[in-house]
Amino acid sequence: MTKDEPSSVWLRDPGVRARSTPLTRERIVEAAVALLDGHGIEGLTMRRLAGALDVTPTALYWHVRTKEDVLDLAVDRIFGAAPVPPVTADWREDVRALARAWRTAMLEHPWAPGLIGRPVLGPNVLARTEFLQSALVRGGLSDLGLAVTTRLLANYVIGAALTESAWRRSPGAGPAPARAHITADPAAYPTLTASGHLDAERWDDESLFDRGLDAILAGACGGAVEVRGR
Amino acid sequence: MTKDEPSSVWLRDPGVRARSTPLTRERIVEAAVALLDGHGIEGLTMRRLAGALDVTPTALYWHVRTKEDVLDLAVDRIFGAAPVPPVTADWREDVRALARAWRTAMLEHPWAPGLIGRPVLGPNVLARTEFLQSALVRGGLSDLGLAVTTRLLANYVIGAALTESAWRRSPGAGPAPARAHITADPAAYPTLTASGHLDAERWDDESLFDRGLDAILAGACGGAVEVRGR
DNA sequence: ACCTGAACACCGTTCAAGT
DNA sequence: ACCTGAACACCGTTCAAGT
Repeated sequence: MTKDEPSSVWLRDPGVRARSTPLTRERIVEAAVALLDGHGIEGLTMRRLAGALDVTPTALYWHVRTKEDVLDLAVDRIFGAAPVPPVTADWREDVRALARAWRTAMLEHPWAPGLIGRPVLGPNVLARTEFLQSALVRGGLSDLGLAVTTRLLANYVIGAALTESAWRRSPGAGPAPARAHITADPAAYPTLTASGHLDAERWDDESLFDRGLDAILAGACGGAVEVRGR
Repeated sequence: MTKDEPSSVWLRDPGVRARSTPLTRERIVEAAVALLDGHGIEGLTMRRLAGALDVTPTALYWHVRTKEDVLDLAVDRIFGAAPVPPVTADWREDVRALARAWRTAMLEHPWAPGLIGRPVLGPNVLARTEFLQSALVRGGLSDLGLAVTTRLLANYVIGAALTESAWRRSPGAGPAPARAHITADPAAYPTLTASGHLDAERWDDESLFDRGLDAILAGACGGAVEVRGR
């Protein structure tokens, strides 16, 4: 909400607001993320972006090739914002920490998961994968099992972030009406009705996500006993 | 491909092509999926959609509230196209069959995963979840474990479809350049370099996906032995 | 009930021109 | 090198009017 700009701008020439710092990719991406956070995916317009930077829309095209570029940069930026956790002695905890931080970063910017529709391998994402896989190697995985588990974890986190951010983004379509949609037709959905699927009273997203991580670690690395204990 | 329209239309006035069948939601969604399949997400325009149906753009708004509606309907349609598999005696095989069919349906329409950005609980999606969860119940799951595994499976499938369709959609950005991106900096990505991450020569998407399913079933239901045997 | 025509308020992007 | 101004070819959607 409150924009925190370098104060030097305001000191330099108090009469002239904006037209301030020189336009850079850095500033463009920063402003883009702010717009996306504030108004969602369709809140980002090259014209609005230019307006927020007090610049002509066409000026952006000197620093950026296309609007898609801006979106790619914005996605990579939010992964760079959340730091990779430190390596500890417990590789399982490292995996969990990374996965949780990853999910959290995406949920803090609900527009982000929907943009993974483009191949996302900026340096920040690759660094996370490196951390994740090195933890799995410490856990004894290699070859096919390693490849399988790496993908399994990544896809689980992405899928969870995508679906959770979905009805966090669309107003009025929370889990409550979704649950009602099920109980309205118990004949069609007997199992879902009985199990309390999508019942926010019974399960919350966070703990379901954590237990899912446990199940993955148990299944891929055969440590069912340790997991049950925690 | 072949449209099956009521023949009465053609009998009525053989000289006039198109303007043919009356405009219906059904026909609109059908045409929308065709446009999406042919030209991707940005190939779908209300104006182009109208053109394909030989109708004024504004005519669509009589049958449909907004463009978002069209997208929602298109997504639900492709899930309705792939039938829910039959229930067998082997609940594990049922789970696998559903997950595979689900992923396949999305990969056949690479624009679809990116649209899960909206809460997707059309009847076709709910029917799949009902099938999935009932199989898990037959496998002995209940309560929290059931809720966890249901989400885990759904999110895994969605995440896999999303990432796989991503670089299937963007041309020139296949796994090969991605892999090169890693090996170009082995100092930064030692584990990924050594493990052959993203190396299409060593692993293919399909078998990685299948083995991931095995791991989930093993971890959630504790059947590591059965899984290893197959 | 269903569709057209004209119009509104936007888009992303190009390109010559300015400084 | 960096930015402006004008312009192009589009958008989604509304609304009165036709049949």
